[in-house]
Formats: sequence, structure tokens, C-alpha cells
Amino acid sequence: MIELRHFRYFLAVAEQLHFGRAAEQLHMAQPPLSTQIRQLEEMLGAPLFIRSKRKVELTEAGRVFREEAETVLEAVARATHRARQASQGVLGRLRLGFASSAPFGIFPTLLRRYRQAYPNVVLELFELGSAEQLLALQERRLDLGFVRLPASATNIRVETIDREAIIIALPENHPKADHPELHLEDFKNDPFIIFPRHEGPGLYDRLINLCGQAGFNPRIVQEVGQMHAIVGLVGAGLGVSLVPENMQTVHARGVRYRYLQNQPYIDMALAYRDELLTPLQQAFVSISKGSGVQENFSPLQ
Amino acid sequence: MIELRHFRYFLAVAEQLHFGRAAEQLHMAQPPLSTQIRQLEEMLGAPLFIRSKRKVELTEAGRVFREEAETVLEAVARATHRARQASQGVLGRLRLGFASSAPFGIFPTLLRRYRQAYPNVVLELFELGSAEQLLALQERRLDLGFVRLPASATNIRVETIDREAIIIALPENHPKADHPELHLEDFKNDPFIIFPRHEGPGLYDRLINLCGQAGFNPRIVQEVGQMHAIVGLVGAGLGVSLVPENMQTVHARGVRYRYLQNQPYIDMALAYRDELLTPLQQAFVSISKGSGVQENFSPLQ
DNA sequence: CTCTATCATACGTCGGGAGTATTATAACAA
DNA sequence: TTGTTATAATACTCCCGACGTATGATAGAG
Repeated sequence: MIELRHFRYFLAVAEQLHFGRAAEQLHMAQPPLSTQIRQLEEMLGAPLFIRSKRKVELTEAGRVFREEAETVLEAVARATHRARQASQGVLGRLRLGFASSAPFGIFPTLLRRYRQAYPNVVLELFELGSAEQLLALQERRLDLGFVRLPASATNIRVETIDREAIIIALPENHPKADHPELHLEDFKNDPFIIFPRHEGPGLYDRLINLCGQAGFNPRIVQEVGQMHAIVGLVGAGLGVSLVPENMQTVHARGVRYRYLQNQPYIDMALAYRDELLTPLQQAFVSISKGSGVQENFSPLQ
Repeated sequence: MIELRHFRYFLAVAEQLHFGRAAEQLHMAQPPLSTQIRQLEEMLGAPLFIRSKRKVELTEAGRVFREEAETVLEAVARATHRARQASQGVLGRLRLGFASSAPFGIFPTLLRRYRQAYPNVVLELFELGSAEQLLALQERRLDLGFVRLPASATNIRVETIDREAIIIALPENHPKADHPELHLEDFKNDPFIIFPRHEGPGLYDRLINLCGQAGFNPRIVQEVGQMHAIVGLVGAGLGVSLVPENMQTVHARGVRYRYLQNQPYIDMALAYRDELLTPLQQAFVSISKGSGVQENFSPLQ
């Protein structure tokens, strides 16, 4: 059976055109080298060298084989290199799930940062509800998930990586627009605009819950899918809306964003199987936790 | 040291995800397979499989390595295949020398035929005088040469492959143009057009020699490099010229081609080192000699 | 013709790859 | 839980073959 040894030996001889020197270069004696080359020729069924007792030269088959042999050894080197890289988490594929509200938070920042650090990792992104993500993680169809809390499942670890304040978006001519201190219950009679529950049950339930804690059931007058559309409708005066604070970056005409007293918030968490992390996961997790991400968090409490 | 064995074993396990079945497929026992895979992982410095006693799965590094391993084995297969091909003369490089008058004879036909039969051989063509070709053959800078006879050198075999009649090209209003039988001496007083000697000393000397045998020294009025140009000048009435019969295919205005009595001729020969032929040479030589080439020869005597 | 360079051959040694037997452990059934 | 089965790892032995040493064969140089 042909082995890499044969390729290595052949290349040395082809380079030196001298069995003795080639053997020296290979740190071995000359006879076994001759034997191996002969063996190689036999296996190929083709002579590679013309040995004329006094000098060695390549046959045409030898010249052809030389080129191919080089590509073989290069392929081997690349294989080992890339396997090592992959084991260090700088090469491979990472399947990420994310809740539909993630793109407005820290998620895109993390993605950018990760891509910069590990440009050779192919990221596969899946927009999934939190429950779906947990299931996919359990079934190993996903490597990491960005879920809204609360969320939990067996064998799944959930780690908060971001806490966003929930703020209220209201028309700028709203009577409370300039009121110094705002409480959620101040809006119990206002019409609310919100996205359909199935588009982000985590955030949706949290918002409804907050209203419940404030002692009222929000009067929902519109359900709109796009977050951008929601603030547009707020600007048009159709109602108020609770949004993550990152939505402030969306400057819509006629919209005021105001923080609320007692700071309601919503958590974003990273979820993954509760076992030894792969290097790829490990790298993403540490990027998510380290290197100044925390500093970008909104003020807690 | 990593060997092809490791790649073969790895791929079997990666395919089966089962050491027992993989071992079976490889016609070996399971324990040494485990050993070899472990060895491979150690050499790579990267785990390739996650073995959980009950099932085996690829790590990310394993997935990456799998792709690379396949290309390695493909490269090996290609290397052996191409080396075999080369040893059979269907792959490689052939350096051909040819006399400058060769392109008007059988040479292009042979080239076409050879290329058709061996499309993967790269032909390198060198226009060289016969003497230069013989030297280049001795120094192995050439594999085969197309030379004009007579030509000889030590260690060089010369084999006639084509005999072309030498015919006379004369202006169609020449007094002898329609004469039934023509002899070379009939033109001893005509002005002759010929190419410069350095462009084809073999043919040149042969032509001068023929005139000498016919009892005269040709009066050369023009030396023109291109064969096409020569027949053009003949058509313009500037003189007559001796040309290989294949020049008849060049139909120039006002030119008549006539065979001569006692058929002077010029030989084209294939030259090569007088030693064991490489498969590439062998193939070209047998194409040159066989398969109906002889039938295209001009009538001898 | 002798000397030298160089590749091939002969042969013994030994490492390591492969086999057999067994163990360890996880999944599953009762 | 316990027993059974499936599966990979471990322990150990064996033996092939790759390697080294010594030598031979031969061609080219002087």
C-alpha cells in the first residue's frame, strides 16, 4: 500500500537526483531509501528514475509524479493545519439561533466583533422563538441561542448577557411627554401598539406582564410586525408603545422616548447545552461576555 | 509521522461513525483502528471524534479534517493515475525539433495525428537546422528531431519517414511549361529563385547538388526566405525554382508545377538517441511509421 | 588498469502495527 | 435496581517490514 513515506522519499530523491544525499537529507541510510523507491515504482507500475550507476534522472512519469506528489504533501499539510485551526475555534461552522427582538440589542454588535476575530468561521443564523431554540439546542441542531428570559430546559445553560431597559415611546404632543417622572400606570388608559405575540413571545409576555404588575391590562389597538412600523405609528399619534431602549436609535418623526421610573427591563441570554463547550462555542461565549460588552449595558436597576 | 493509513482509517470511521464497522470495512480488528485514530489525533493535536462509549461523532475539527482528508486521498489517486499514464506515453512533454522545410511536408499531418491520439502530451516545437537538432538530441534538450538527410551523429539513430519528390515551379508562360518530358538540365540557363541557405541547409545543399549532377551551377537571382514568396516570384516571371512536391498545394497565380524525369527527391527523417526510447518517443515514432503514413508518400523512383 | 563514486543486494535487528482476549461503561430491558 | 448488550479502550503478544550495516557490482575518471 502506498504511504506518505513514499512520497516524501521520492521527492527527496527527485530533488537531489542522488540516493546518498537524499538519504542523508531524510536522516536515514541509503539502502532502505533505494528499497522504498523501488517499492513505490513497483506499486505504481511505472519507473520513476533512470539509474545509470553513475547518475540518476527522472523519467517522464517521474516528472509528472513529482508535481502530483508535491500537491499531495501540500494537501496533507493543509489538512493538519486546518484541523488544528478548527480545534482552536478559528475555523468551522457555528449555528446561532436568535429571538426576533435580538437584532435591536447587543446581538449585531457581538456578531460583528466575532466575525472580526474569527473570519473563517461560517455563521449560520436562524430566527427562532426562545422555546424553539432550546429544543434545537437539545437536539444539537443549534450551537448557541440568543433567548429572552425567562427560559429554561434540561441540559441547557442560560446565561444573561444583556439587560435592556424597557422604555416608553409616545407621541411628542402626548400630555405626559414632558412630565418629569413617568410611571407605567400613567398610561393605563392609553391605546397601546405592539407586535404580534408569535413574533416574539418572550418580549411580548414580558411587556404584558409589566402592565399587569402596574395594575392594568393594556388596551391594544394595533398589532404591527415591524418594530420600525410601531414607532412610526406612535409618531402618527395612534398610541404609545413599550420598546427596548435600543430602539431609541430609530429616530422617527414625532416620537419621544422616555425612561420610566423603577426601570422595567428585559434580559437577553445566551443559551447552550450544559456540557463541554466546543472551541467554537467557547470562543463565541467569551466574546459575548468579555472585551467590554458589559460596558455597553444599559444602567441596571 | 502521519501516514496515508491514518487518512484511510479516519475516513472509514468518519463515514461509519462506528469503530467496529469501520474496522470491518478496512478488513482489520477494532483495537488497532482505535489506536491509530488516537495516534492521529495526538499528532494533529486536535480531537477528531467525540466517543461517548455508546456513539461516535465528529468534532468540528473532525468535520474540517474529513473534507481535507478526502482531497488528500484524491490527490494520491490522481498522482498514481497520472504517473501510470505518463509511463504509457499518454501524458507528458515531448520536445520536437524540425527543419524549416518540414512544415510543408508530412510533419503537420503527423503532428495532427499524434495530438489526436495523445491529447495530454504537451508538444514543445523547436525550429532548428539538422545539425543543431542532432546536437540537441545528444545533449537531451530534444526528444525527437525531423531532419533532412544526409545527417548522422554518434548515438543518434536516423530513420527515413518520408521521401518527397523535388519538382520544378515555373512561370506558366515559360517555353518549357507544356513540354511533355522535363529534365533538370533543361533549365541550366534559367534564373533560379531559392531561399537563403541558413534557413534550411539540408534542402539547399540537396538542390545545388542536384543541379551539379545535372551538369550546371544554377544562376541564383533571388534569395527569398518564405516559400510562399518564392512561388509568388516564380508566378511573376522572375525565374524558376525547385521545391518539394508538397508545395503544389500552394496555388499561386501564373505558376506551373512540373515533375522532372528521373525524379529527384529529398528525404525527411526522424532522429533520436540510439537508446531505449521513452514511451512518449515510442508512441510518436510508431505513429510516424505506422497507420497509413507510408501510403501518403510520393511515388518513389 | 586502478581508484572512486554510487546504486543494488544480502541479511540481521527491532519498532510498531495488527491480532486476541479482556475490561469498562453506557444504554436499555425486565 | 439488576442483568444484558453494545461498543470503545486496554493489555499483551506476535510478526511483518522498514531500517541499518556490510558488501557487491559497475561505470566513469585519471
